[in-house]
Amino acid sequence: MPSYPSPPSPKNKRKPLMEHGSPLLAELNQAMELARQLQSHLDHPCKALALEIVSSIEKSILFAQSGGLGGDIGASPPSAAEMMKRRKMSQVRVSSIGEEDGYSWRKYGQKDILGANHPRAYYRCTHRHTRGCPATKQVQRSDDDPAVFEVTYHGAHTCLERQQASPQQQQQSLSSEVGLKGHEESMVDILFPELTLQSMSPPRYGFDGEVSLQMADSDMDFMVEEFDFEQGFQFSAFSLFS
DNA sequence: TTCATTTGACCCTC
DNA sequence: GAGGGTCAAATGAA
Repeated sequence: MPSYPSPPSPKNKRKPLMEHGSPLLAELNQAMELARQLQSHLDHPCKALALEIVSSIEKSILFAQSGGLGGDIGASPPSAAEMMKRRKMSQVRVSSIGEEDGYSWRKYGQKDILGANHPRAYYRCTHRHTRGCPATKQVQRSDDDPAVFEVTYHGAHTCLERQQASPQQQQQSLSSEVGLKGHEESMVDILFPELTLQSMSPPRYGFDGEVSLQMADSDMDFMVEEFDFEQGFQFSAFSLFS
């Protein structure tokens, strides 16, 4: 049976970035774990703040690791290339795929796909039965780069949870900044309700080609392909955790 | 006890 | 019949 990254849940706790190491790293790991617990108990928008705290602590751990396992405080910060390399190694963060888009999902199936090296996981909105939310998504690890997850969304969320998730005003100003409007704006809002769109390339969505997004609240980059508004928010998003 | 995940079986489409 | 998507019983963790 092939292993597959499960979305976060009380039963799938993420491993600390560093199991062993200096007291500094131990403290950082504990702080990160506490921040994650705090995050799980908070509602939006406080949850987003907790997410930032977790992200900052993770970065601190990576900096500490830059000086070796002992976390040499006197060591100079790693170069951009080194940071990129280390981030690739700390792929444990990928396990957050299940909640990174701000919604709660419930896994209902997994299939081996013909020609793919990794199985495809099927998720539906947790509120499917209670609120009749039709949103589903499929998550599949890329064959080319295991660090890349292909996420395909089907259907828009109709549950109320989304309304608490993102401040409209913030989204509006950013959308005008990058030239988004109408459906395009909605897609970004649905894709990344907890993140703030910082820039995009090319500066506007079209219906062909690729769009790369940079989020101000995250050190992750995203690339979006194949969006089809005519069929109800059907598109693919590649989360680049590197 | 509750709830989420796992996983084999079933259903649908081509 | 093959492949993809979904169902639902079994399982496990909190």
